Amino acid sequence: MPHADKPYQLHDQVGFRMRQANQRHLTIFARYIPHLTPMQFAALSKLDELGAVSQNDLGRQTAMDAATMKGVIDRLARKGFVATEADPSDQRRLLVRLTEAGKDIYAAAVPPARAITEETLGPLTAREQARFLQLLAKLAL
Amino acid sequence: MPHADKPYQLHDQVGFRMRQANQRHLTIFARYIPHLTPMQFAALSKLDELGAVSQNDLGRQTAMDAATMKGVIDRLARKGFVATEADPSDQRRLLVRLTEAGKDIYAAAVPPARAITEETLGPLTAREQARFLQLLAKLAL
DNA sequence: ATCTTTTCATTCGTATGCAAACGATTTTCC
DNA sequence: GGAAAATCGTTTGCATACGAATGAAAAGAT
Repeated sequence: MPHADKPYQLHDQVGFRMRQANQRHLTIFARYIPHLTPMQFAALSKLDELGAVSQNDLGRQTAMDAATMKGVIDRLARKGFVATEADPSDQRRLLVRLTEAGKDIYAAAVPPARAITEETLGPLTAREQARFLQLLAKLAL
Repeated sequence: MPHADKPYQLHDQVGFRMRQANQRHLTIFARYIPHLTPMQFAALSKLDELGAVSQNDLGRQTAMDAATMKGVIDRLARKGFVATEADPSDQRRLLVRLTEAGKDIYAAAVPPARAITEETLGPLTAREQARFLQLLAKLAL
């Protein structure tokens, strides 16, 4: 006799639940930092940490596709938060760096960003939060 | 004396890790079910479960915005997997239901979908998998 | 030193994802 | 029953996402 086939319930699948958890996170993000998208913030954060990097490199650091990265950088440049220049040592590379305005915006966004993380994990106890982050790390790319 | 400010590390934030875990999941999904997107599959799954539902209702069931849902349904209709009709009892509503082709495609997609869930959670032990799903449920919308 | 392979940035096409505004309908409430 | 509020589907605009193709430049191999 075959095992009773468990019904396939969309709501119980990892993918669906991860999507919902992420949706909630994005809503919280938009409330704390309305003027930046999560991707724009991620780019600013890495640029602040690394200084001048090539566009593709920044994409790798922030887990963004090259095509996606270009769009993000274009929009950040339009807002005046980043500046680009050709890499003298490699004519293919486009170096990206923070402007002064970009540094200021990022510095001002870090405290709200901490609050976003805190509120996103709010439904969990401290122990659960730590465990969740550990499990996520195992499931990351 | 103020507490030593922990540096803000993008890679340690929930949002960033959730995004990466989700990226990996989407890659796995595309490998197992190349002809359907996760959203299209979710819509088919709910339609299979619920029968005929209004477009907005389906959006709620699958955690999709009304504008997003319309796009998904349009594409599924174009492929011949769903059919739409006006709701006789409410002229505003657009009833959506699976076609025969839609039912077949969905039925054929369920086994790979189970494999997707399994592979996505693969890096975790059975105990960790259960815990992860529980924690996700607490963080869902 | 040339030939091959990579890498880099860009572009195109398709698919989410959501806010906001819209007209058309229902529902609600007095 | 009629005005006000809510719901439904649609459209527009903006911002990811990513595969695939392209041209230019650099790296590697022989």
